[in-house]
Amino acid sequence: MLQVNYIRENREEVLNRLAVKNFKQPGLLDEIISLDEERRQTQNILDNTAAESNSLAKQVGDLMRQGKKEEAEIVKAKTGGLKEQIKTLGDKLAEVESKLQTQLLQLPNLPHTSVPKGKTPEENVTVLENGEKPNLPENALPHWELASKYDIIDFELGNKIAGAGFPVYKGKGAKLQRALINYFLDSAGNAGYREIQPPIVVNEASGFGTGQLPDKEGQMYHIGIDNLYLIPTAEVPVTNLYRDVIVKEEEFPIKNCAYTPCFRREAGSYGAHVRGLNRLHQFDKVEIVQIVHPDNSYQVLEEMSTYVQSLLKELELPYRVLSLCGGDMSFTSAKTYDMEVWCAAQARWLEVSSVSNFENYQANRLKLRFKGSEGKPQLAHTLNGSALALPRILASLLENNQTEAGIKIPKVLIPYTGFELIN
RNA sequence: GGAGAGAUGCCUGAGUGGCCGAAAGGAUCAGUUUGCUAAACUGACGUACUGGCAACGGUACCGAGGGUUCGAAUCCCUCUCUCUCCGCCA
Repeated sequence: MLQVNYIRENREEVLNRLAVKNFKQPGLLDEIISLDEERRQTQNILDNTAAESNSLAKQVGDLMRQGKKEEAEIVKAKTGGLKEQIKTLGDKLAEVESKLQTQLLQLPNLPHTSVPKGKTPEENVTVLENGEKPNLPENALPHWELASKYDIIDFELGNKIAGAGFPVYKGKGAKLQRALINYFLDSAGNAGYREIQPPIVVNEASGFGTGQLPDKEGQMYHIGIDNLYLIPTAEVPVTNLYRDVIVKEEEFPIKNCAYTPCFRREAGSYGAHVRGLNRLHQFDKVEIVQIVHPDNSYQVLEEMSTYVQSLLKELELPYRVLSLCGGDMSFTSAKTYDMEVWCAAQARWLEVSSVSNFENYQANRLKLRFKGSEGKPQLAHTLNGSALALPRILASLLENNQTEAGIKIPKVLIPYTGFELIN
């Protein structure tokens, strides 16, 4: 959520930067500014009225104590009207505040000045490409066929017990998953991230804190009977650890990571591009989350990007890094890098990580602040990234590393899998 | 699922109608003392909104929302959450 004061004082700038996200509603912005004006006016009158009422109440108390009953009655009589005014003003203030809040929630985060303009994924800018795309023979198979050839992932069985998008990993497939999780967690630990095991359901307040609610309500699985949501990413519980918290400046940078399954309804996405592991309702992911001082959040964004790339290099996967254009970035992000790996048999790039700086947009919702040696608490900056999402990594490992003899496991994973080949 | 207890500041914990934004202790920070450490002493120490160039004010907040009252942390109602015991159970 953007801060009203900032909007009020930088209307033109806000408008221009929102335009990069293809958000063009000067009307909404002006409405917000005028609602804020109304809010402050109402607050002012209310405060003054309450001050008067408080002072009269004190007088009554004093007079009573002095035994001046009649005078007390006279003062009492004066308070009747004030009471009604206070109630009316209070109601009005609540109404204005709630309207203002609703409108503010409709404003996406401001993109950083370095974010490229554009509306569609085609306008994302490739920052760099790394690694050699393998030359596969003519008869190379896509991962879903490899999965059934070696009997390591069973989509039909998943259909049977849950539904489409809930695959069953078997044998070496299951072991490979576990190996990847452990490898990712160990690496994150070595990079200074503290490991967290959060709940994989969250309440409404948490969903709101990181911005999934009310925005993407339909994308999360909801457990109606207990009013809980299955998490779409570990970002939600791990970031909400710091909801309503004032941290000390010296604690920065706060680095947490977590492995969790992730659940996404993916309502409305069908078609050839969602075959196999490309898009699932349940998948595994290791997430890294940082809370940092506003002064160095962009430096940290680069560090996180470099870290994610180091994993891809170790896995020997060809990848590229995209700087997302305004139109392709999420509602809450100020700047996002996507990492995509090359899936050789499908001959397409698949997103395996998304690293974002939210600046203080999430922090404002979360009321996540820090206190320096002096001065008032101010909002922290939050960042997160996948490091990494498993299914598409698995897909590209299977496709890129297929040989006559079987699927070769990258060196770095062998200590974790205990085998070198899936055959 | 059944029964009971509770929710106060960073923490512990007092406070049953006005002098309570809130005692006391601890923690933290600054200072004094000290050869150093410890101890002792002194002071500071919530958040949000808002007025003001500032100094300094105003308002709100004692789980949340409503009510009673001139006046509510304190009384009443509703809700939420937490804890304990029993039952069930990984």
